[in-house]
Formats: sequence, structure tokens, C-alpha cells
Amino acid sequence: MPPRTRLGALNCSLAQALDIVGDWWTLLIVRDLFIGANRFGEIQKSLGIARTMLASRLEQLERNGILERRGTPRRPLYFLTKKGRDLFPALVALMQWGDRWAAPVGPPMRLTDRNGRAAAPIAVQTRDGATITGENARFAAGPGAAASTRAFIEALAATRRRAR
Amino acid sequence: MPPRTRLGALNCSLAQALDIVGDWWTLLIVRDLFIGANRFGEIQKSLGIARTMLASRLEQLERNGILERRGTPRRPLYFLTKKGRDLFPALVALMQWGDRWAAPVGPPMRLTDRNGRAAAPIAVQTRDGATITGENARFAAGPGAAASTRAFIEALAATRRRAR
DNA sequence: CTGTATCCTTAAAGATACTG
DNA sequence: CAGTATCTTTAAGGATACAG
Repeated sequence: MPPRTRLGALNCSLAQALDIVGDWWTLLIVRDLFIGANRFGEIQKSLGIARTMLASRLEQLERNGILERRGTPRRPLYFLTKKGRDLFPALVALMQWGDRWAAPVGPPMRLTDRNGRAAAPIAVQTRDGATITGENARFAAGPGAAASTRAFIEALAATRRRAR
Repeated sequence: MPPRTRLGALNCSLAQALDIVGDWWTLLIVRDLFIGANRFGEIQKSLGIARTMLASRLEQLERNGILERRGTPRRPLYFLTKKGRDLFPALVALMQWGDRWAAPVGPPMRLTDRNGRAAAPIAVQTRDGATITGENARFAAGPGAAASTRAFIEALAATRRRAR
């Protein structure tokens, strides 16, 4: 009996991303690194995560090139790499969703730039600034699409045409 | 011995969000709903998820107000609610990260608006259009901040001042 | 302070078979 | 087609204690 379906096997970038950062703790650790907590103890205390879990996650994140160790081996500092910092929009988007739908007394944290200007709600846009929403979005097969992906998209398009 | 630390207990909107959609499968199911797969069988086949898992996830998503059932009880259709559709930016941000860092032969899927205009890379911005990155971001306590959250932020700020 | 070593518990995940 | 019931396996997650 196979353990857990490896999401990385799916022909989907979301699945690839989730295969790497899609567990319960990883994005919270990344969050702490963004905020500036880069000591083992700081992160552990901040999240209340088990020390063993934290150690294993940090190692995974390093293996995946999302963070790197600096400082001394005895007292390391963890810093995000470019790949890790690139998670910023995804992380903020999730945080904003939580602010909107699961923060009864208002956001626990406010995000600003260094001049104190608040972050606006994140939107998906075209290059010329038109907003793409879930309602007007279209998905098409890309260069990396497997045959199964193409078939999936085609089948749905056909169904929707019929439904109309 | 407690089972798993409930992320919802943390005073952090990211944690709240992850507590609801932070497992391996949920966002992939939501993705399918965005694409237009709203039958049980379509989703199951598309993801290769176990039927029991899918059933339990769909029920959770309904309980959390992210999707709703339509159609007949015998042959339901699943649709995202406003709360669910609001996950769009987060989902796309993660997908784009996967495109950039885990798609060797190019993106499996392309996202466009209904006129075929491609989605630009998502960025975090202020209201007046300045880009906020992980490097120039600042986090401050918000209205919903618990004492512990304030302390955490203050402590880090102090450390960084000293380090400078 | 930063881990590792162990041990333990439980929930996550899946296969199979059955029902309306 | 859309599930539910049941069972099995294993990995996830955590507590505790110890080490450099």
C-alpha cells in the first residue's frame, strides 16, 4: 500500500508547489524568515512547533533551495534564497485571505513597505492592467502540458460548450 | 498526547488560512473547481485522489463555506462560493511559483482572461502602485494582534536595530 | 542555544467492496 | 455516477530526554 500520493507526479505547477511547500508548517516557517526571525529558537517559540519537526522542515527547505544557513554551525542563521523570497506574493495572498475570512477582530499583522504604505489587496492582472478573476479566467494547455492535461482541459471545454 | 497542533490557535492570518486550506489536497480541488471540473468523478479522475479523501475534503470545504452543492442530491455539482473564489490570487501565486521553480519544460497550463490576454506575474503593491517585496517589507502589529504577537514583532525589531 | 535520538499516538491516506 | 463502510498501513507530529 503506497504511503501518500506524491503530488510532484501531477502535471500541474500548483501541485509541484504544494509538493514542496504544501504541508501545514512550511509556509509559516517561511513567514517567520520574512519577518526576520532567523534563529532556530525564535521560530520554534514563535510557532510552538515541535523541535524535531522544525529541524526536519529546515533541512527540507535547505535541500529544496528555499533557505540557506549562515553564521556558525553551532549557532546558524537561516536566510531565504531568491527562490524562497519568491514565495512572497503567494504567502501574502494567503495571509490576506485569512485577514478577510478568518480574522474577526481585524488583521493580526499589517504589511507595509519601508515607508509605511500599506499593501493593497493582491489581484491577478494582465500586462496591461486588466484584472483576471476566477469568473473570467481561462485555462489553456501550456508548453509543459502532458497529454492527460490537454485531454482534461479539452473535455471540460467540450462539456461547457454543450452546457451553453 | 495531542494529535496535531491546531494552526487556528495561532494569532496569524496565514495560520488561519492554512488551517483551512493548508493540507496537500484542498487547493488542488479548488483549482479543479476554478477550471470548471465540478463533478465528483471529474475531480477524482483528474487528481487521482482516493474517493474517500475526496469525499471528506468536499465535505470540509462545504462546512467551511468555500463551496456549495447544486444539482440533484444524486448527482451534485460543486461550485465555489465568494469565499472560495477569493482564493484565486493565492492559488495563482502558488501556481506561478511552481511555473518558475519547478516546471523544467515550461508551464503545464497558461492562464488568461476571456480575451486571451496572459496573466502577468503577481506582485504585492501599495495602493499607489509601488511594489512591496520580501526585501523591503515591514510587518507591524495590526488591530487583531495579540499581546504575544506584539511582543514577537517588538523583539525582532529590537534585535535588528542592535544588529545594525 | 541548537539540535538529535527515541518512543509513542493518532490521523492521514489509500485499497476494496458495497449501496442507492 | 456518487458516494459510504471498513480495514490497513504508514507517515506525520509531538513529548521527553540527552549531547555538543
